[in-house]
Amino acid sequence: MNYWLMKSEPDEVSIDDALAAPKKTVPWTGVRNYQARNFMRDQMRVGDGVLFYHSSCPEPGIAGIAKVASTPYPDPTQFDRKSKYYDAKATKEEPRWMLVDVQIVKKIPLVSLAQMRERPELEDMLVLKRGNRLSITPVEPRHWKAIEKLLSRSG
DNA sequence: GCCAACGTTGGC
DNA sequence: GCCAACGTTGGC
Repeated sequence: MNYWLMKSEPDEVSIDDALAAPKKTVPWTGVRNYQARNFMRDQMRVGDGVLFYHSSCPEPGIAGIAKVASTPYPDPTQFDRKSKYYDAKATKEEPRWMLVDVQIVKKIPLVSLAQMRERPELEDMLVLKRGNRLSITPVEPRHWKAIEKLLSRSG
């Protein structure tokens, strides 16, 4: 089993939006970066752990624990002319963008970016690396465990 | 709003 | 294939 961190802008899909969705599950639409797509398409497995991260907002940080809830399938927004994620070069026969469904396991007290930066054991998480802009990054098991430990400590 | 970092595009 | 210009991300 692998672990991932997935960024969502709460203005678009927040942890509360995802919790309110049927089966607490949302399709991870709108990824338009090949590296991030490839993680979903090639490496994610149903049941993988996901850190649900809020980005581009007043309080960036990890807002929930989730899991991969589907195998990859084409992102429907790439075919939707009205969507800002529409991609004229994608066809149903040859879709360009693949996604997975993500199911919330639990909402957590926000582990803010600032808090994450304070923890030496999280120092080399990819998401904290300078200049990192990838919206999906793999998370090492030791980092996952360190975050679980932080959560159990805070209750 | 600023700006560093980095991905993408397109001319050559 | 190179690389400058441009666009986007995302924290601050």
